[in-house]
Amino acid sequence: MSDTRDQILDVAESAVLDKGFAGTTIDELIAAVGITKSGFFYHFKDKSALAKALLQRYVEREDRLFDDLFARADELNEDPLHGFLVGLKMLSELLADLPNGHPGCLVAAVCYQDRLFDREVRDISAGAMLSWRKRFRQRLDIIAERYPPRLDVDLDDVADMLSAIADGGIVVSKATGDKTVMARQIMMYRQFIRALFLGA
Amino acid sequence: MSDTRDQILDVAESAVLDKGFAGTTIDELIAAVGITKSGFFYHFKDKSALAKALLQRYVEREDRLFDDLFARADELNEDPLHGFLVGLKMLSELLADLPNGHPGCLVAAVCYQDRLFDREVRDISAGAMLSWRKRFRQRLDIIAERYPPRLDVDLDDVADMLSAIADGGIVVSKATGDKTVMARQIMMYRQFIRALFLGA
DNA sequence: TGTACATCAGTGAACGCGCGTTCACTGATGTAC
DNA sequence: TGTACATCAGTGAACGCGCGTTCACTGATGTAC
Repeated sequence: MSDTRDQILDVAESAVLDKGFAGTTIDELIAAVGITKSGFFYHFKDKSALAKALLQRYVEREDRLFDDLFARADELNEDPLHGFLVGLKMLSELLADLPNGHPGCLVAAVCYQDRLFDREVRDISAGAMLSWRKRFRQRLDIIAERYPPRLDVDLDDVADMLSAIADGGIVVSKATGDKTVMARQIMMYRQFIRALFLGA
Repeated sequence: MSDTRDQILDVAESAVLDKGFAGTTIDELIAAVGITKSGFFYHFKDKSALAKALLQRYVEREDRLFDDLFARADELNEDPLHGFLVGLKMLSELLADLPNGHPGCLVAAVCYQDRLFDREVRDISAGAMLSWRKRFRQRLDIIAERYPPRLDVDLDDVADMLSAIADGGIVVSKATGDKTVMARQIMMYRQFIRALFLGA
């Protein structure tokens, strides 16, 4: 819980998102935080312990974000479909308000460098992705009870589609340099959900 | 055009997709190809020349794939919408037939490590992403003339959505280890296109 | 209340290996005349 | 047709720096009695 440890994680997260894990050196992290190299190794037994801590923290934060956001959306709304639509709108607005765009998804970064990490790290990111599938699938099941789907789709695929659109939106945003793309893609997903349960 | 050069690029592409650019060493590439280190530097003046060549080749191949695939789809079909839908189906089947799933998108890999590269490399990947937007936007414009969209959307966003779904599908596939995800996500996009232009 | 000891959050110096890069050289093939 | 030269596709050895990691140590704070 030391504040130095969190500083290391903060600096490391943005460095890994910009340069990859192997491209991020311990020297640059300690220079940014203002400690010595031994200080780093006091907090993390080796570099891969940093990877694990980074990913764990990221996934927990993301889960809390989703919990809070959809809880707030549901407070405004009794209906499960409209709660979901409001939550997606809020998510899109939250992303649109980020001045530099979304900094990137650590799970995506890890999956493009997964041979660098041990089983434990890869399991965290697989688990996170599957938990998001489950989370949204549950929501979609509740919606589908009240609003029979108008299209022939597997609801697991619809759930995954949100992760895919979000991660893909980040990639398109980053690659083009157009920071607005991700927020707009979330709104595209929202349109799809509307069409799926309410018709065009 | 030497075949050694292409072998280096082949080995490097899969290594970069698995371990990132900084995590890929010249030593491992030459070991796999069976040349000496100096042989590598005969073909590439330095490591970042490799990055540039890798990305250039990747983007050209991807462009050719799209050209061929949608040309074939249009041969079977007069109508621009149905040609697009057939092309998406063919793309999804092509992906479903990949025994190990999609190996990954170099443009996505680069955008998660872009501080490692010079302007030139980043411009190639930005250009590629924008060219895909343009390519699909043109197709969507033609479709929209005949089939007025049923939903209120920007067609640039719909075009970007294919890149986003594809790149995001790869991430979800890789992270979960479920190789079928990407093909299924392309079919989700196809459903969205149907709903958009034909209604639910 | 004072003393002994333990823990926390680091420091400082050293190590050695792996990495990208350079440089002088080479043997096989192609081209000019 | 033979010889001189150029180019292609590499080899082999060396270099030096940056990287992750280790180890013995330290000063400040907390806890037991």
